[in-house]
Amino acid sequence: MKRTIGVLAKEVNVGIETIRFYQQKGLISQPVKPDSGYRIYPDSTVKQIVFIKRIKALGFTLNETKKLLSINGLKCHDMEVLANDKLLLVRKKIADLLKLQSGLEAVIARCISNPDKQSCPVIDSLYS
Amino acid sequence: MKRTIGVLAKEVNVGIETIRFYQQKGLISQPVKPDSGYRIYPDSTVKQIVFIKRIKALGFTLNETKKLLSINGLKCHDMEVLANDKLLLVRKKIADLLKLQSGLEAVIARCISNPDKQSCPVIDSLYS
DNA sequence: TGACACTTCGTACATAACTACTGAGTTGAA
DNA sequence: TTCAACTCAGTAGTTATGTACGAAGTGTCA
Repeated sequence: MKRTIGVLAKEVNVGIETIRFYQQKGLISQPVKPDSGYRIYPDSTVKQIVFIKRIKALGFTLNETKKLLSINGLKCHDMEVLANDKLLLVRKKIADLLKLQSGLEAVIARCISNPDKQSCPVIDSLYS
Repeated sequence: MKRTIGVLAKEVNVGIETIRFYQQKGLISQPVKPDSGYRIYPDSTVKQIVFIKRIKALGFTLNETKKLLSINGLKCHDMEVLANDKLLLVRKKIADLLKLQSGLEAVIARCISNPDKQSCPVIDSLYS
């Protein structure tokens, strides 16, 4: 079976529109269109998309992924720097979310221990 | 000093545009415009915006905040349910980010221990 | 009263990563 | 050969939270 865009989409488990979107962003190349007919995608496109999915799973954006792909002969040091920057951001996000978690837990605790079920001390205190 | 929109914005430390945006979304009310002149904002608007900021700080979206504001006579139980839902989401996000953190740390570790500084095993392995 | 800062209203732009839609043209299978 | 399913290309819409801009009107201070 020829690997047209729909076949490719199923193979790598993304939508057709996503493939077009990646092409439009310059993340993957588009095969030449035969004089009349549908484009046929090579194995390399499959690899490219799988790569993008994996990089994305590490928390990189498509723009960052694009940069990564554009560095040819990317060195370990480059990758390490990028990963380190991202790691700092991830840690910051985790810290923020932990604070959020505490705040929410406090809200819930206050609501649970509130004897007056008709009002809400949380809302009231937020208003003052 | 009359509390025009610019004065209000400084008082609650948000942009003028943010106030307009909240009005447009129906989160806060807009004072009647005098026949000719500038709108003057009452104390209640200050309270409303401060409330929104605090709710936002707990991780609620503006849409959720709007719903919260629209329930009049909001009961503690309602708030507790909302906070609980949000807490579950926050915990899920934290778990996801912790995974991301591990992945990035692994990448960095592999790069550091790579003797060949010209290639990158991470990139290579993502491609295969 | 002149200058300049401020307000109003509406609309468009920004980000990220898609998703949806339209109106053609093409392919494969019965 | 016909017909459903698929593809192409381009554009517009989605979510969330604002930001930016422009033109015209208003307020205030010297």
